Amino acid sequence: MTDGAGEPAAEAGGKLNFIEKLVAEDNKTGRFDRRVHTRFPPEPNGFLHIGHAKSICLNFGLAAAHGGLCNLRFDDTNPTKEEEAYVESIKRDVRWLGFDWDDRLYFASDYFDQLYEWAEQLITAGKAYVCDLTPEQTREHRGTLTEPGRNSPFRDRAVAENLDLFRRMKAGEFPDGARTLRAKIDMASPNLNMRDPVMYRIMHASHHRTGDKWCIYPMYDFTHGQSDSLERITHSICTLEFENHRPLYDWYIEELGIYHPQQIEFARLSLTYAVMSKRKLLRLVEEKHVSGWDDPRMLTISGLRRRGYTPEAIRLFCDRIGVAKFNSTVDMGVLELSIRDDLNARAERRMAVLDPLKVVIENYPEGQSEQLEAVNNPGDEGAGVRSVPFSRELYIEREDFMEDPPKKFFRLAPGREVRLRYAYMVTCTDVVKNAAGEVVELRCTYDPETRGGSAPDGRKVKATLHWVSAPDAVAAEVRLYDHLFAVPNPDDVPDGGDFLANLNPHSLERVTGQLEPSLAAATPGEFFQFERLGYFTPDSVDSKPGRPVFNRTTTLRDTWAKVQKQGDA
RNA sequence: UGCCCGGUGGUGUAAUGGUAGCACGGGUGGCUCUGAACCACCUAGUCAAGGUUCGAAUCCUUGCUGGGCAACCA
Repeated sequence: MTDGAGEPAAEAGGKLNFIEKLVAEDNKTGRFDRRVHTRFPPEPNGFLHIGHAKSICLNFGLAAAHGGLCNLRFDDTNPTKEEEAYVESIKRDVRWLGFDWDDRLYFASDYFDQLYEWAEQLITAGKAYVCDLTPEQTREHRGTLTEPGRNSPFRDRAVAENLDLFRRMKAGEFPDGARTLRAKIDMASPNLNMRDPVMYRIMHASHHRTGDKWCIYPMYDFTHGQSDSLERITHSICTLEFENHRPLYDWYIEELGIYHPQQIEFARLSLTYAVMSKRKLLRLVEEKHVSGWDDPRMLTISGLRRRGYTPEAIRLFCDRIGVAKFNSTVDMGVLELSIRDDLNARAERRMAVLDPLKVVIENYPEGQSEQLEAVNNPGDEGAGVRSVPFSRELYIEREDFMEDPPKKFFRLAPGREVRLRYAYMVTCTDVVKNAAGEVVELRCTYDPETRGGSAPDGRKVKATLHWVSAPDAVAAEVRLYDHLFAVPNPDDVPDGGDFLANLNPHSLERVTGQLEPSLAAATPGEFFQFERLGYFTPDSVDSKPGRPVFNRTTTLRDTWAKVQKQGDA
């Protein structure tokens, strides 16, 4: 475990969520010999996203908080959907988040032999039978939500026949779908999961780990609990949709007479302006609404990483949102606040102008330039200082000037004096426009007495602007990201509509920024605050040495934007 | 129309029969060489109705309401 990755919710002020309370209670009563052993059990059929991070932090965090262990176990019981590549990406993402499973990397497929034995055990005990019904017939016999099901005509086969048939299923004598092994429970159960659930199905498919050894594969329900049991898991934490499966989880374990972990369910994460289901993420990728699983607008772990999120920020977020059984939707602002909080403390400051407006300092000698000292991080003296060049021609942000400013606009305007950060106070003396009447250049004068940014006479200005020296500036592509969806709930669509209709057409805007020279050397993995703009990181895919492409991780909080909005309203 | 699980300010989350608190958001000020950060104050809530109790967010009943379940997916 790295730097506190597993500490219990520090921000929660010691308040425990309902799972932590259950675990604490079990520790008190000695139910599991005061052990805490959890597991994170992804299916290797897709990329991890922020919702998985919640589960990862919960499982690994719970174990760490109690001096316990957390396994990484791949739930790979369906060879037609799972791939080795996903295994690797999942391992990388969990590790990147700051968690370590040591040597406890497991696969449900490691247990196929044991599972098979257990299946024969249940057959022998008269608790399981081979069923010849087709998938359609099986469905018909299952009944509905309000009507009980009907027994399969094969339900009362003799043990010997069941054993023989099951062995022949394993031996590959039957085609896909021809037969199943089913648990003999209760076709009239109000819980559909208990209506003689399928334990094994025939699939002549090659498995990413077991190859062609098997042509029958166990179902999730006949695998998960026993895997937990084999690994001596104490608390098997999963999401709410498995609540109805818990009786079946318990049934298999009790009938098998093996060690019995406790399944606990919690609500999965939803975020505003985002979709989380694997199916929808897959569509975004396949239909090319994003550049891939690691598109910086995707809330996949790899997308967030590329966007500039840090593991610390994601863990902080997971602490803040809590854990409960209520299906809730967390405000995207909470995620953004988490990365701001982390980066505010750690990111070095730089100056960059994303929408340049040229400024000429008329009383600054032509051809002259000088180096000024700028602080790297006002909150961290250890971050040191750097030099930035200043000259007669500069760029400032276009929106930092208004020819006819409203009352609450503090920035540059004709005749007004502002400070250029770490440089001089300047006064706008003239506005140059093109034929279309657009402002193309500002003429200013500077006060040489204000070098460094403060005036000897003690006079104040209401605004400090960021700037870049024009002849020294480095041009770079900067990608400004916004929410992928334009509305808080993308699934809120009119009848027959589609969540894609809610895509935000402005989720990516590419601009050419003018950056202070030191930024030319920036490399992926570094993050910066561009002063007054936001947090930025070099893109890990498209940056070239000496020519970084920047991704905007998130903006700074923008009170001025709020004031403007109020003015509009 | 069956079964299971939920419902606390706008949002998320605490309070296990004893003062409804915290965070985010929103608002107002302060500070400031980032309209950032930081600081202070304010805002706003127990789904409803009965019942038990000296006392109910908490226990009981009923209703309302949200989610899940009818893959040989996980």
